[in-house]
Amino acid sequence: MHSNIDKKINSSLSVDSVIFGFDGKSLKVLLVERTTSINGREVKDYKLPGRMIFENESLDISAAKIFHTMTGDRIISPKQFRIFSDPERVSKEELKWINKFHGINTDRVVTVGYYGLVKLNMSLIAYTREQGAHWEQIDNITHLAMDHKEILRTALSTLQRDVAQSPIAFHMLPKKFTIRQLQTLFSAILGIEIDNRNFRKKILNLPFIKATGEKEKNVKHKPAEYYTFKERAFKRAEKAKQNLRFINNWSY
Amino acid sequence: MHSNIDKKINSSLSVDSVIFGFDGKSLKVLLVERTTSINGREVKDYKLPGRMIFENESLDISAAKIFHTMTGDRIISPKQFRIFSDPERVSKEELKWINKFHGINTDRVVTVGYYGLVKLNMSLIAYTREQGAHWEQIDNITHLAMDHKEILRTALSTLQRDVAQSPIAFHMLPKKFTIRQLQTLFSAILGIEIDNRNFRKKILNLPFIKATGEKEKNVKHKPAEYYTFKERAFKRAEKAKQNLRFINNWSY
DNA sequence: TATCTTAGCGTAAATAATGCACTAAATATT
DNA sequence: AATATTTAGTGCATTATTTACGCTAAGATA
Repeated sequence: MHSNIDKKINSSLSVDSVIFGFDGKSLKVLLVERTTSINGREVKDYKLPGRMIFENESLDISAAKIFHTMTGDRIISPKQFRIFSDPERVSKEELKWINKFHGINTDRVVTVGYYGLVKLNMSLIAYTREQGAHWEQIDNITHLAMDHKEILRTALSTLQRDVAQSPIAFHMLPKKFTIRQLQTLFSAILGIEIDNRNFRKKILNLPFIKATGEKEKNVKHKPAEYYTFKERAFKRAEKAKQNLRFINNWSY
Repeated sequence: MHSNIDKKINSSLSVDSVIFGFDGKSLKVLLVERTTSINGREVKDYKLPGRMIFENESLDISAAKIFHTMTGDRIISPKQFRIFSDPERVSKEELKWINKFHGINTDRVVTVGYYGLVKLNMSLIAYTREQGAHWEQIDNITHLAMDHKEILRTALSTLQRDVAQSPIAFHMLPKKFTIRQLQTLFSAILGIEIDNRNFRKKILNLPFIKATGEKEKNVKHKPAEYYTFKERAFKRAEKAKQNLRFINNWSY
């Protein structure tokens, strides 16, 4: 139970991060490879990036460090979404792996899930590749190490809720984006089809989405205009409104 | 760092519970008294009910136990809403109190916040009084022990969001309630005024709120009719709907 | 019978959501 | 130069929801 470095590492608490990105088509998540030895044979699978916390750091800081390590300075403040504390959440085998990997000796690890959104551009892809991580399309993930599949599932449904609650989706798009990109992103996150005309109408009516006047270049079709999200204007709009609509959300 | 009972208690993790109730007028929360000795003098203040977790229990179970202890079997499954993990979240003085109170010896406790909703009736009030706890009106709370005020604040804003998202508010009302009670409850939780006519119209249109035919008795005014929330009908309605409204919520 | 108190109803106007089909602007192909 | 291909972008009519607002109804009490 007592590791010899327990003055530093808190051996019962870890942080796992679900880092979402959008490649223009579908929603992706950052995974790292893990090698376990089962019956003497080496087996590879994937896990979410994570780490144990130190005694003198908060979970938010710990999560921020993961984000920093994995994505450089492309940090969007990660958000805590749930703790996974089932004493049986990892098998005995996997616990051995954890203890070995982190140099600890515990028989239980409670983990805290964070998710964050990043702009998945060339530069980030190159960077994450250097960290030994890769971006996997969410629909394609059938299995992850430990209970990470469940952590991912929970992160996604939290994201689906949050994205409808506040304008965080923009963090996954370039500063200047087309309405079509935004629509595709919403479709990908929520897993629903969205009518383009109605979506445009809605978005363009929002006081905090502004046309830049710039257009796409070198595309083999009518170039789309770029828009930006105006933080200030959003904050202003946010204060102004209040209605009974809360009850409508019950029918989600 | 090592307590002699660390095979049982996980000395770095606790659970604190925010238990909300509604007395017909305002939103209340369950508090327990705490006695600390500062400079040799005994000082009393209030805190949220909480406990350390045991090594072999999940946080959900631990929270459920608090609920059970404090409210008997009047349990509505408590919901985890955030971890408070700032290494400085409790002062050195307060840490001493925690160590003494729980019989542990640690220099850091991370706590997990849960909130839950109960029906605040005579029977519950009597029960909680036996547990040495009391119900305090939220607006009246200016200070709580440790960082419990912040935990309470966070719980409340989570509740405000959740109550708009799913029909959990009914857990704070008797099985049979009047529309006016429901309205007052929403007002109290959200801290807003609600137009009675529009509220009624909205509520009565919902397919999962049914009139019972029964009315209030012994009231010195026109008796209101009692309604109930129909879980099944809600589940059915929930599946049926999907729209673009998600973006409107941005203007909250 | 009047008064007090809270329940409960209705309607018009404004705003938002939905469903649906065509035109516009660029590149690529012939 | 004409045509094809591809995605951007627009309009309108219908329906649903929200908002604002003032009066009547039913019981208890004096």
